[in-house]
Amino acid sequence: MPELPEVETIVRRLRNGTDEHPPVVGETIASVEITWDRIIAEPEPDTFRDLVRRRMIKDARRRGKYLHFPLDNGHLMAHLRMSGDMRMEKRQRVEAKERPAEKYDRVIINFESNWRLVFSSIRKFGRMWYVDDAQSVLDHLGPEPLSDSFTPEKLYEMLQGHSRQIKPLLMDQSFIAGLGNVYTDEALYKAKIHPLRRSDTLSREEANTLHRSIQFILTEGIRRFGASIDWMYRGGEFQNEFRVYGKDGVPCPECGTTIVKIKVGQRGTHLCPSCQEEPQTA
DNA sequence: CACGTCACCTGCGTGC
DNA sequence: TGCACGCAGGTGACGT
Repeated sequence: MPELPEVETIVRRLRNGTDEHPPVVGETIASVEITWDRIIAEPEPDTFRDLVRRRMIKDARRRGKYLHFPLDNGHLMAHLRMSGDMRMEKRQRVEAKERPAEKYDRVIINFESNWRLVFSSIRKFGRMWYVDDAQSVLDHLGPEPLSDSFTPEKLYEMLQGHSRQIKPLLMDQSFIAGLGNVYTDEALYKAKIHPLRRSDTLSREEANTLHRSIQFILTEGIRRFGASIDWMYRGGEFQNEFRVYGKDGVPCPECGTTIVKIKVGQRGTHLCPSCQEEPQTA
């Protein structure tokens, strides 16, 4: 579910705190409850529990779609995958016992304060790590699309380095870190590039436009606090700005042609067949 | 290297 | 109403 803007929104709230809860930064871990072992990617769940106990959270950062919590010793890392979320909430006691876990809470990190950090994941795809070296988890990621070093020229060179369908390439986290199915469809639509175009057929001009579109879409997503789709409401409003995602059957806002949905690399893909010209060799 | 398929999971909308 | 089916903001392993 969450892509870069949603993860960024979650991380900012955890780092800075909100009206509802304090920052996670500065909290010291008292205990950990794990209700689905496979969420813990590394190390073994029992070891994980032992190693993070009494550690203090020094910061909350994002890299691609990963959440990264440097501790006073080691690093806590998390990936929300399709249906994950992370929230701070008060430890509420029911009589002498902690309140029972919500249905989808998979990892509960109790702090020494009366707050706790909860990792929920409906589909159980989410993952957490405790590692000495954060880079060991983040190593495979490509550049941050909103960083200064990600320039239009660099994107052009990167595109030239592959001969792949542009959409799956943009979603490949080792190519660029953070784009998922929604923001990729929106960025390609904005750039008027068909998702099946070969990456090395894009002109410098098209690469420039794509670069601008990617940064615009992600920035707007963050500004709107991400998107809330289906029953996974998380407070964001960017879904109201969608131009093609989930819009199959409705007119293109640019030209009025009906938006269609096709399959690209096993993923539902939305596009305007007039604005985004289909390549001959697709 | 590029791409298709399957696996991992639960829940929701659709059509019969 | 019940139920099978396809689909869902992601990733990784494996086969061709």
